[in-house]
Amino acid sequence: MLYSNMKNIKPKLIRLFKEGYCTPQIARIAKKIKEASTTIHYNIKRLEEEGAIKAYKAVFDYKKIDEGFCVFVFVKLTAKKGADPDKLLSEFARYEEVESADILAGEWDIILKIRTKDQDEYYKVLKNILALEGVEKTTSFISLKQIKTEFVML
Amino acid sequence: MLYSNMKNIKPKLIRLFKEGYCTPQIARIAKKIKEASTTIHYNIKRLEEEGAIKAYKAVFDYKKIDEGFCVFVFVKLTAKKGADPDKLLSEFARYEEVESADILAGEWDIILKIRTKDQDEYYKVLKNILALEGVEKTTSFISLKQIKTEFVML
DNA sequence: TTAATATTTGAATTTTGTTCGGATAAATAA
DNA sequence: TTATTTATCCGAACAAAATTCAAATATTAA
Repeated sequence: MLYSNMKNIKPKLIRLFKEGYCTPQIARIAKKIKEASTTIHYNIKRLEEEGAIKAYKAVFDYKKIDEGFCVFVFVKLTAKKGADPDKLLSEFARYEEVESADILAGEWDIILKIRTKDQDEYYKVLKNILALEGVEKTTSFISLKQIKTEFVML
Repeated sequence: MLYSNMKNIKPKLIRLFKEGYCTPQIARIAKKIKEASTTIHYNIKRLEEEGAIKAYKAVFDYKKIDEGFCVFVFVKLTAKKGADPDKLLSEFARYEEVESADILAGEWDIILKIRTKDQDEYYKVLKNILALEGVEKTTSFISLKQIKTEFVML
């Protein structure tokens, strides 16, 4: 028999946690570094006001959320007048599969870190990128094993 | 006159937030996706028990915490019997400046993403890496501009 | 169909975050 | 130096959120 998934909350949580919807554990930090929790609170607020903290988020075991395939992609842009690397990079960064996007110095213009379920899904994403106006060529480096991501050991 | 910083809590917070010491905002998520907060709680606990979530952490504006210099480093290992790439990668990952560490398929064996205050600091880290037994050569790609990191837009 | 398991939910409890005011320390100006 | 302003620290009171619990409902397995 076919059932409608009860609420199917898991994927919604994953989406939210990728970019935020977390918050500091003031009490735990206060205990850890042996200061008053109000002092910790004050210092965190200051960091946030300075803009030093962009988000509080979750780090996943990506294999367990169907994003186990990870690739570093270099992109070379076509050299022509009026081309805007920043604008193109914003296009790349918009994809939810793109974990990071940087402009580089040197022979390659851009590096992207992309996470997908598998090679097939990766190819679809890459195809979209290659199709964009301004992309001359790309080269991909497939990650065989990840032992640290986002400063977190796996 | 010279004063001792009162408590100097900021760097301690940054160190803790890089790897954890955060937690989900259950009430906010519940409101966002219009479910009972206890339902959200239940689903998050399940994700954690599955091991799908490795940590809750902060994402920084790295320029503002003196880690504005970012480099992708490829490492090639010396091909010899008994060499263990995994062991060497663990050595690399141990550095706090290393944001991510992966084993690659292809011409390069390892890619590291490294964050430091500036080029001088970066050179010190790289020197340590090059000094390790088993490293044949490296090549670095300097990030000129970061627009997305850890799935967070900057 | 029945039994076992997983998920959802509200009420009660516990824990945590936040505000506020005053104290202390540091930086700045006189 | 000394006076003044600003930044940081921290306890008490309060507000908000997380967690536990028990029961209802949905799903899966037998």
